[in-house]
Amino acid sequence: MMLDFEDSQLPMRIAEVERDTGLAKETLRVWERRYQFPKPERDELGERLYPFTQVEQLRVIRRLIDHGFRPSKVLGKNLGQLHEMLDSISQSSLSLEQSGRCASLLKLLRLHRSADLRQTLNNILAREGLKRFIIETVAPLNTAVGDAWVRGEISVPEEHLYTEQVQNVLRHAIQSQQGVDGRPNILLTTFPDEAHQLGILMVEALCLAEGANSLSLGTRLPIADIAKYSQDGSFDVVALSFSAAYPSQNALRDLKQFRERLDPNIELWAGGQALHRKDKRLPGIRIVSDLEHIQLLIKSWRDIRQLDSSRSVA
Amino acid sequence: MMLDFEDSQLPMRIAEVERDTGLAKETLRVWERRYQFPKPERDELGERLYPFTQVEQLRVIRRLIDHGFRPSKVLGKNLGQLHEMLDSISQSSLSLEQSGRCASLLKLLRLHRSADLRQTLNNILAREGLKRFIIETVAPLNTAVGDAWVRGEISVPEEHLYTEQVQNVLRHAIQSQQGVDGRPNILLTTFPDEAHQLGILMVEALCLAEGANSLSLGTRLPIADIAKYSQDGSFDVVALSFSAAYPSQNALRDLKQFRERLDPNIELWAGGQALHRKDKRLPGIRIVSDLEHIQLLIKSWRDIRQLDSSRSVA
DNA sequence: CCACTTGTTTGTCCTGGACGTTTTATTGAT
DNA sequence: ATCAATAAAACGTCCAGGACAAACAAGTGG
Repeated sequence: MMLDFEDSQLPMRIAEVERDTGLAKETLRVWERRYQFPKPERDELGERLYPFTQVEQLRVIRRLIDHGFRPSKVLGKNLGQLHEMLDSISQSSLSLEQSGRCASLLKLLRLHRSADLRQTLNNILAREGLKRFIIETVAPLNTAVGDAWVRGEISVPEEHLYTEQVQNVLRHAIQSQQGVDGRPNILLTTFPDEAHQLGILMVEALCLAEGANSLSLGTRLPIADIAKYSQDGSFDVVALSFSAAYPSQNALRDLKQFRERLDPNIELWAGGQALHRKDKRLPGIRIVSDLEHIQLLIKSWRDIRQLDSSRSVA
Repeated sequence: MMLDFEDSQLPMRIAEVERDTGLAKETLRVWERRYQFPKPERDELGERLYPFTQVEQLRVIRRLIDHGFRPSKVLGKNLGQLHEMLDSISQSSLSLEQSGRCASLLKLLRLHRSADLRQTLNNILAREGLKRFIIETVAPLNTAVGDAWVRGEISVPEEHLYTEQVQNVLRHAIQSQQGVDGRPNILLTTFPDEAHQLGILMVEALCLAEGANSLSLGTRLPIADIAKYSQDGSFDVVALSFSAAYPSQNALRDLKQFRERLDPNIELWAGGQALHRKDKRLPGIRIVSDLEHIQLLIKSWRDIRQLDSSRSVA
């Protein structure tokens, strides 16, 4: 029986690499010029063709840079060294139960057992309630899936399947919680360069679980529009999410700039991986260090206004 | 009292225009070279700054090109002429009731009455059922919102609000329908260049309503992965969605190419605005002309296999 | 130990050219 | 006149190589 080469991954054009890795074409070219990596082959026209292994390596590099490494520190290294660096950033402080649960859910993902995956997620949600479900299961799973993906342990469709299923579960919960209309009124969204959905979805659900009225406008909202919409809609809080892919320096800069544009009566909350451990005291901006922090923020907002909602959880 | 200039829309850099209009930076530059439009100002460094009016015009141009106009036909025209052309493509064959309903929902959107919007959508869904809700309300609303956006009648946050709310409603419905596991097993996704979510979401819900087992992998899935995943997961059908932004010529070419990669035992269905009126007979590919067509396809699939599911609707 | 200055790193933008592919126009045969 | 084949135009994407500001790191002096 002949070996089947169909699945041997074909070399990619620069536009495909951009889509796959999120690295701009300009960046890919300038890295090649400066660091001699990536070093794609050329087709008969002199156009770049990136071998699959280089694209894989670029994915790892992208992730390391997202976590704070500088290009000059990662663009010389080989794949082995890069994986060592990857290990150094995965600070999993999970309980034994949590990591076991993550592993079994990841296994369902790898086996394409979508129905079981959905069922399991729903069971956990029903057993533990929305809040614990999000904080103790969804959040760790997100990073576990991200890690597994960059290590090549799960494929793109598997990662997509995960995102879809979690979205279904969370949006189902959000839709069920509607009818809550306690304060504060929270507007949820992201800046134009931030595309990650799951973050705001988790926060939206958490806020509703706390009896606060949260509304999501999805990702990638122009800054001027955020300011305008929040003012017109008499929101009490604007909450923004920043994934690890958002350079944390930029996040702080953009937040400060946005704070000046935003109605001073509206609070500004910001959270996400990019702001982890960056809890600088910024005037008028609350950095949400982790998801559990949210309920404290809501509580303190209510205490200050003496508007303790009767709907809030005991 | 001084006039407030804060809201006068500031000129945009080329990267922002790319994000806003979906036109690649290279394309914007080459249009300027060839057609003298857009003609951005320059900052002190000679970098392009696109005035807001030109970006607005680019949005209209983008939409016209998506609907089949050629660049040379639209890049000379002024805004008035472009709007005339826009009118010529909006072929709204809606019933009086439908257009009235669209109008009132759009009004809720413009007034930022998110709670009422959600409530109204839920009421319609409860009254008419999932199938009619999607076909007679969501689908027309999608195009109405798109039209209103390009005309400047609704803003970006309003359009995002719409998308979020519809997603919540549809995913809630999808999650509720789970437990169905009739045939055919349908895998839903899009090609890598296609980012529109709502299309597959509507189809996913519709298929479930017909008692078929549909699973979405979201948008932008690499072609090789679609073929592999569908084979491994013993799917009967792969269904792909193509928005108006997908050049229809490309859609047909990519479909043909994909058909050869895909397991011959798996059917290939394709639909969406890009394929409207393009119902060429392609071997091994079923073009889904509109949403109502789906139930017929499912029925005919079952007839052929004599697998009429007991769960199918009367 | 902190504020400030200097040098290096890094991403984005620029120009102008080129080529393959798709679309349109033209030609010729039935 | 209809249709197929061919030539011409239109169009998007890629390339090279240079430039500059902003972010960052390192060194300096209080």
